[in-house]
Amino acid sequence: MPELPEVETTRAGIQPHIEQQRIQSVVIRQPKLRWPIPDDINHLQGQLVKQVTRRGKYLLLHTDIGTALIHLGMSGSLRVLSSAVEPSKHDHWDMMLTNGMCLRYRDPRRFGALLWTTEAAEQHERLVALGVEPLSEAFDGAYLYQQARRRRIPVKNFIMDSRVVVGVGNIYASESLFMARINPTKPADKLSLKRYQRLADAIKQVLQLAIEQGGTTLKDFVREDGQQGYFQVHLRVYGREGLTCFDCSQPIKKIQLGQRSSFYCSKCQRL
DNA sequence: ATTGACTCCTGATGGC
DNA sequence: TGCCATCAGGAGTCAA
Repeated sequence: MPELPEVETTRAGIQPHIEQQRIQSVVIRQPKLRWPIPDDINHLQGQLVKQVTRRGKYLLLHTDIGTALIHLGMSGSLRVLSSAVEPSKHDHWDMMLTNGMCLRYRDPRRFGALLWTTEAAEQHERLVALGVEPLSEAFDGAYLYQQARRRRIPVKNFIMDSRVVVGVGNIYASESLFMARINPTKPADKLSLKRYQRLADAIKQVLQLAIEQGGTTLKDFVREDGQQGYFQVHLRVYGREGLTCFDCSQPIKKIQLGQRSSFYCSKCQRL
């Protein structure tokens, strides 16, 4: 589920419940995630969470002595709820707070992660090589164009490369390319600066809109049933194989690019 | 240096 | 109803 908008929505959702709260204990029921949860995660015990931030699709819980890194993978989600609520099957860990609440992590596929670092978080090996934030000023057409030199991979794969730009997942890659009218198969180094300016703008717009939508449906995290699916209303190509393009009525095509499904309109996205 | 295939894991869905 | 194949929002790792 999580691409950048959902991770950001999750961050904004848990922040008011977690910041300035003290962690009483960390309860781990299933340590086997993307990487094993390290033993030193227990350093969190007794710590005050100073700040909840995001870098790419990682959530960071900052304390005085170190930072917890949380990744949601493909199927992870976080929720704040009363510690009295019984965990269910895929609830792999809890951070119990001293106020009786807990931050609970659920992840059926276990592609997510929980890590601990005492370095400056940005220097952690999982974060240090990450590309720019798509909603930052550093991300623009000129940046994309420069990064695309000598990259022959399809432009869709290129914008999904987290060393280039973080947070553009499979859904929003297709959606952004549709908005920019760019064919997803086009080799990255074959696009003009002008096209990259349009693409960078589209990525910003699509992500920003999705964050705003997420903000309305995932507002209240102090509930067991925080529902998702906020973005679906706005999808113009993703998951719409064979359905008609909203702009030109041509059927939407589905192809494989880098082992991922990609959707586009062959008439609107000529290149 | 760059790429493409493979990998981890469970659940939902659809065909028979 | 069951059984099997296919696919899913991520991204690290490896071989070529």
